[in-house]
Formats: sequence, C-alpha cells, structure tokens
Amino acid sequence: MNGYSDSHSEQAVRPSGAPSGGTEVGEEGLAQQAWTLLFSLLHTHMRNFPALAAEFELSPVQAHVLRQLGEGALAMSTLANYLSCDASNVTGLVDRLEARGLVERRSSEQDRRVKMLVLTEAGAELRGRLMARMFEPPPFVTEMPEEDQVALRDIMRRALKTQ
Amino acid sequence: MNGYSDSHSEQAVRPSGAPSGGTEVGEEGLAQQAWTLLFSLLHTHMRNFPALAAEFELSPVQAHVLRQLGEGALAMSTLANYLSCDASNVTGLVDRLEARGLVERRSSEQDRRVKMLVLTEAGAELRGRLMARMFEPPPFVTEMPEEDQVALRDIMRRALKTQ
DNA sequence: ATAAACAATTGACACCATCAACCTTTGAGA
DNA sequence: TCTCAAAGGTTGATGGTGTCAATTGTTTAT
Repeated sequence: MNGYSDSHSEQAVRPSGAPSGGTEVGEEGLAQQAWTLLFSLLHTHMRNFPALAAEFELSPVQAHVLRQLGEGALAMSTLANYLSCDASNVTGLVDRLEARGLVERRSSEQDRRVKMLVLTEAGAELRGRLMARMFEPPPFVTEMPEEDQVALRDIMRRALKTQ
Repeated sequence: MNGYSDSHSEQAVRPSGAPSGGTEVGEEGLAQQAWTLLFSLLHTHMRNFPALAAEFELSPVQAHVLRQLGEGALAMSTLANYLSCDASNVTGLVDRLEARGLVERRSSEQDRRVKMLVLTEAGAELRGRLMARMFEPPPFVTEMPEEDQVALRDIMRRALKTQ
C-alpha cells in the first residue's frame, strides 16, 4: 500500500538538539542518511526477534540475558545495567530463568549482598543453540554482493574498536 | 564453573540450519561475520530506544505505531500485521493512544467492520518531533571516518533496493 | 558504634502480548 | 431469501516486562 511512497517528512527533519558528536553541519547530513537507512533495515529485521526467541520458548529479554551470561558470571546489578532497567525487574526475570533450570544464583563470598548469576549446564547448552540461530545472517546480508559484505564487516570492525 | 568462561564462543558457532540464502559455504562465513558485528552494534544501540521513546512519554511500541501511522490511515488489522502481533493487542494499544488524543478511530464507509486509524493534529505534531529525534545518528555513526559513512550509506541503499 | 551507601527483594501498578470466546458485518451458496 | 462461514474488532483471563517506593541485610566510612 505505501512502500515509502511519500517519505518526505523523514528527510526534511531538522534534529533539534545540538550535534552531540561535535561533527560539522556538512557531515551531519551524511551521517544521518547512513543512519536512517541502517535504522530502517534493522528496525524491519528486529521485528523477527521475538519469534526467533520463541523458537526456544524464550522471551526476547530472556534471550538477551542468556547472551550476556555466556561471557561469564554476572552480579544481578551488573545485569540490570546491561539491560538498562531497574534492579527490581531483574529479580523476577532471574526467578523465571532459575525456575526453568537455566541459570543459578550463587552468593558471592567477598560480598554477601551480591548474588552472582551463572548458566547451568542446560542453560549453556540452550545458549549455544540460541547463539547459532541469532547469528544466522538475514537475507538482506546474504544477498549482498561479496564486496559489500567485506566493506560492511570492515566498517563495523572499525566502529566497534573506536566505540 | 561452567564452560564458556571466555568469550569468542560466538565465532565458533555453526548455524544448524541450511544456508537459506542459497549462498556458498565460503561466502557464508563472510556474511556471518558482517552480520554478527552489525548485530552486536545494533543490539547495543537498541537498548536506548525505550529511553528515547520515554522522552516523549511514549512506550517503545507506541512510538513504533506513531511511526507507521504517519504514512497514512491504517486499519487496525493492518497495524497488527505491521507489529507482528495479535489483533486484540492493538485494541488496548489504540485505546491508550486515543485517550491521549494522538490518534482517532474512524469507521470505514466501505466496510463497517473495519476501523481506520488516523493521526490527530497533536499526534502528527508529536510524530514529527519523534522522527527527528529517532533519526539523529548515534555516536558510532557520527564518529566514523567520512568515507565509511559514504560506503555504509551506499551499501544500505543497495540492500534496501534488492530487499 | 552509628550512619550512610549498596544489593537484592517485595508489593503496587501500568503496559505489552497471547489465547479463547464473543459480536457485528460481510459475502456466498443452497 | 435465508443461512452460514469467514473476517474485523473487542473483551476477559493470564503471564512477562517495566517502573517506583519501601524493606531487609550487608558493607564501609565516619
């Protein structure tokens, strides 16, 4: 019905805030063009994420938690930071994961206030399958010309390094 | 205490499914590398989206609805499709937006079952500010070298076209 | 020793999401 | 025409996600 037929409003917008990156005005148009395109593609793709997590009977947030937890043990408050959410939210989140035998609370010896989260055996196994599924590249990447894939990979590597 | 103590586990994973894109095995490693990096950056960035929507006292989903509605009137069921969610979910969603005077239900003349959604004056105004804010490029884009921004923009344009 | 700061939990409340059941309207077919 | 299946939307029940305020238990600083 509307294949972005009249998308004028997006291009014409003027960011009201100051350019936080400190870039010049001339560069900002370019960065915004790149970002807008990237954002559109990604936003479209991210709609699939809940369904992807559901393949493993996980909610999107639970999938995100398993992802983070694979890197090693985390305190609950650290996890709350990663998720950018309130600590009280993490309590119930971990309750449900623990009830399913995917993670374990272990009281820290150094500081008996904090509880460290670790994956159980089953949790690590599920995480492995989830990661493999998550990192399957979507069509809009696999169908790129190979030189675009190379360029994209290199650009993202540089961006990750300076971030 | 569990394996996976060190990172890098992502690179080693083997997608269990067949390469749906029909690409060669040799290319798949490349596509996956590009996608994994892109996914990591984007996933990190998307954590800010709830906070961004909250600047306008919107939930993330409400922001998404306003975005879609700017393209023109939509039936409730069409909106449910865009959101990849159940129709019953849209009812409450629109209830809250309508209660805030941002959208309006208009019964269709052709088919009295369907209700078309349109932005109110206030809704269109809020949407304009929201869009401007959403398309402000994040630091990882603004701080790229200019040639990377150009390359990224061109790659994304091509990807959008063939999608 | 007392007070301040911190980690996690609890309870109250709102939103998001699904499913099943329902009502109205529409569109075909007997 | 009359009936009936299908579609659009709503309602009610249930559960996950998220916030805030208040609480408990444990450090840490004064």
